[in-house]
Amino acid sequence: MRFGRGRHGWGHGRLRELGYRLTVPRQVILDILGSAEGHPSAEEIYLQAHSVYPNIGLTTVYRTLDLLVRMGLVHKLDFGDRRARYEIARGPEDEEHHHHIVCTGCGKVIDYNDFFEEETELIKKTEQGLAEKFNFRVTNHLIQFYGLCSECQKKQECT
Amino acid sequence: MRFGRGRHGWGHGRLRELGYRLTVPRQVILDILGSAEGHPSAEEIYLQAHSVYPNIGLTTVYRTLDLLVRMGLVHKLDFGDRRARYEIARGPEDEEHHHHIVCTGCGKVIDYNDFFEEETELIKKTEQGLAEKFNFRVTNHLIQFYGLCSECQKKQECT
DNA sequence: ATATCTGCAAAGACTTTGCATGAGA
DNA sequence: TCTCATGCAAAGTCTTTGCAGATAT
Repeated sequence: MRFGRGRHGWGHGRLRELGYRLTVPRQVILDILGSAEGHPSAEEIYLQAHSVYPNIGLTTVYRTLDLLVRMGLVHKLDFGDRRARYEIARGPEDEEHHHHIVCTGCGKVIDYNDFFEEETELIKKTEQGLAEKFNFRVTNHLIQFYGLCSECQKKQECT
Repeated sequence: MRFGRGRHGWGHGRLRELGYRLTVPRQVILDILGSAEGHPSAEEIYLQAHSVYPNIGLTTVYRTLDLLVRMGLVHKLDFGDRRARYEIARGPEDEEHHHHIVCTGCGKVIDYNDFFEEETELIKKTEQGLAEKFNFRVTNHLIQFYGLCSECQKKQECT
């Protein structure tokens, strides 16, 4: 089945390179992730995909996401709301690389990409140090801050 | 019911301070966490607790852990094996404060507490910066590295 | 042509909820 | 005493698995 011009979107080539088939469901999911704003859950991705390609099943969404995560094209996120969330992977060198602040009051997540020098410094030293000390090869890292957003701070004051 | 001398262990006072009752299940769970070596899951805690106090239910373990996490006495961890893990909370000032490296090959978790200066630097700047930029009050942070342990590196080479 | 991939239904794993009983202060 | 906590059973939620049919190359 042919499907729009999705054949040329983000990440489509990489699948082929690694010997995976470029199917319609995969194209749809890749396109959704490539243009997603926030951090969609599997179900949210499924709903979006379903509106474009109603035949898709939730199972396929899970399987495709799993594949993309294993390929390193997508990051699987955990904000403590007991459902996995996903976003396209951007390495530390990418301009859009960012981290997340999670509000423990309302669950809101804010992306930020400041404090780059300190972060890079920490990561570099840590990767090197862990390699020497434990012979551990670091491939990825997670830096996340938790706290209260301005609205939840106000709410708390009134209690 | 009286139970050993558990009444005086780690964190027992804090419960009272906050108006919660000091019950036997809570004492048992606190003691287990206070002397735990690794990062036990709810079920592992339940099994240990059960061997000391066979009457305890898994529900109570979940409820108590949830309470302790909300009180800030315990950290809830996620290593991607889709079950929550727990450890007593140690702030950045604590000598035993540490982070985790997770092997994506075998799931092994190593604790480390090096690279303190860089980490402190990053955290300080980030907390301050997020407060200014988003009016966000940081209360906690998560720094975690992923990669391959030395054994899994060897396995991969042979593939 | 044929090894992969998909969708459905069902199962699985961890966690939470409802409710009557029991225990702490 | 009287509210809070517990334990059991049942339900809930997200995710994975089995399998026959469909699809990409």
